[in-house]
Amino acid sequence: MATQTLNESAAATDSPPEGMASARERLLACAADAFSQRGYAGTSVAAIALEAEISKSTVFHHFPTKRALYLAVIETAVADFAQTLDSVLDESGPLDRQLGDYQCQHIAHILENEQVTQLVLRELQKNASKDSAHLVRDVLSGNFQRLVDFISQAQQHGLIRSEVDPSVTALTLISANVFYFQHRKVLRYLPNFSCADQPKRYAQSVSQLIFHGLNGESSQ
Amino acid sequence: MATQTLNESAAATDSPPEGMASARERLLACAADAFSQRGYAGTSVAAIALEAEISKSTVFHHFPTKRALYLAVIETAVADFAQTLDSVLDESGPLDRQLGDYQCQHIAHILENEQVTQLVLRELQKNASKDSAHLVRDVLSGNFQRLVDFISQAQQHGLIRSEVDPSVTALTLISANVFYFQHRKVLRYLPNFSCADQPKRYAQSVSQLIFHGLNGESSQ
DNA sequence: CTACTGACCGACCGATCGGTCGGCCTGGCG
DNA sequence: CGCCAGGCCGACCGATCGGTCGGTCAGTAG
Repeated sequence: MATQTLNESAAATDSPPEGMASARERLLACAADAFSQRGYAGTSVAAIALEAEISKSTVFHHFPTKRALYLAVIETAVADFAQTLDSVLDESGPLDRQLGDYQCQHIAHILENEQVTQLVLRELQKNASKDSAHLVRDVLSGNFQRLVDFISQAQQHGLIRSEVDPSVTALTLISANVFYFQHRKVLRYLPNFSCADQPKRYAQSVSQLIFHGLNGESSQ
Repeated sequence: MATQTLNESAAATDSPPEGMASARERLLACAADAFSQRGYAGTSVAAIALEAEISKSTVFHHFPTKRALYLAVIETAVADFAQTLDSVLDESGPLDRQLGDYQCQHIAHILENEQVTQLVLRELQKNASKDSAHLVRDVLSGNFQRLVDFISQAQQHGLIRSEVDPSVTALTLISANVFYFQHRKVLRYLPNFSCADQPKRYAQSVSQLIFHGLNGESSQ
C-alpha cells in the first residue's frame, strides 16, 4: 500500500485499463492541455504533475527537463496534425464545392484538435528557432503544398484566372480559418458579425468569397 | 552622488532631455518590448528594470503590481493603435484600388508597430477576460466597423455582388494581414511562396484575389 | 536653517520555480 | 527464496519570482 493519492480504488486491474492510462500517457496529455492553455513559462511542472496525478519527481523520471517534456508534447501534437486533413482534395466535383469542403474540413479539424492547434501556433509565433523551422519545413509545408498544387492544377486547366497566385490563395484560405480559431472567443463582440458561433458557415462564406470575388459581373 | 549606475555621464541637463526619457517612460517602453517578446509570465520585473536602467523597487514605486504595469502597457499600446489607420477609406477612386490601398496601409501599420500589435494579439488570444472583451468592443470593433461599412456601402451602390457578407469580407482581409504578421518569420520556409519578405506585394495580391475572385469569367 | 515630499535605491522576504537525491515498492528472473 | 531493475515517491536544493521595507537624496516651501 503506497502512502500516496494514487492507486486507491479501481486498481488491481491490468496496467492501462481505461480512464486510467499509464503515467506517461497521462503526463503527456495533461502537459499538452496545460501548455496549450497557459504557455510554456506560465505552466509549472508541479501543476502538470498534480493534474496528471503523479508526483513532480515522476515527471523528471520520464523526461530529463521541462523543455524536453514540452518538445515531446509538440512532437506528439504535430504527428497527429500531419495525419489528418487528407483526401478532401482528392474527390472530384465542382471547384467551388471542393474548396468549400476543404475549408469546412480544415476549420472542423482545427476546432476538434484545439489543444494541438494552439500548441503549434504558439510554437510558430516564437522567434523562429530550429524547432519551428523544422516544424514548417517538414510538416506544415506538406499540407500547404497540397493545397497549392490543387489550386495550380485547377489554374492550368483554365478553371481559375491566370493572374491569381496559388500560394497567396492558399495562405488566405488558411489565414481565415486560423484567425477564426484564434479569436473565436472574442469574435462575438464584433458588431454585425453573424458567424461568430458557426464555423462551417464562416468557412463556406470565405471560400465562396475567394472563389467568386467581390466583383459583381460574373455569377451575378 | 548616488552609488548607482544611473545618472553618470550625461546628467546635469533638464529632466527629460532626449535619448534619456523619464524613468516612467523608459519603464513603459521597455516593459512593452519585454512583454511583447516574451509574454507576461516569461518576463520578470527585474529584467524590465534592468533594461530600463532603474531598480526593481522603482518599478513598484510607479506601479503597484506587475499586472498593473502590464495593463498600463496594454492601454498605452491600444491608445496608439486606435489613433491610426484612418482616412484611407475616405479617398475616392476605383473600388479595387481603395481596397488594395487599405490592405497595404494596414499591413504597413501592423509591421511598423509590431510591439503593439504583438501585445494586442496576445491579449486577445487569452481566455477572454473582461479586459479583452473591452478591447474588442470599445477599440477594435471601431476599426472593424469602418471597414464593414465601407464594403456595405459599395454593395448598396451595386459595386459588389449582393451575396457576399461584408463582415466576412472584412474579417478575411484582416485575417490575411494578421496571419502574415504573426508568421512572417517562418513564411520563408514555405515552398513556392514568393511574398515572404514583401508585405505590400502580399497585401496587394490578397486584395486583388478577394476583389476579383478565382473565377475566370469576369476580368479575364 | 528646518520640514516635508516624492523619486529612487539596496536589502530582504516568503513563495515558487526547475531539478536532484535517496529510498520505497513491485514484478520478473535465477 | 534472494536479487535486481525500474516506476514512482517525498524531501530537499539553489535560483528566481513578485513584492515589501527602511532609507538616501534633491528639490522646495516656509
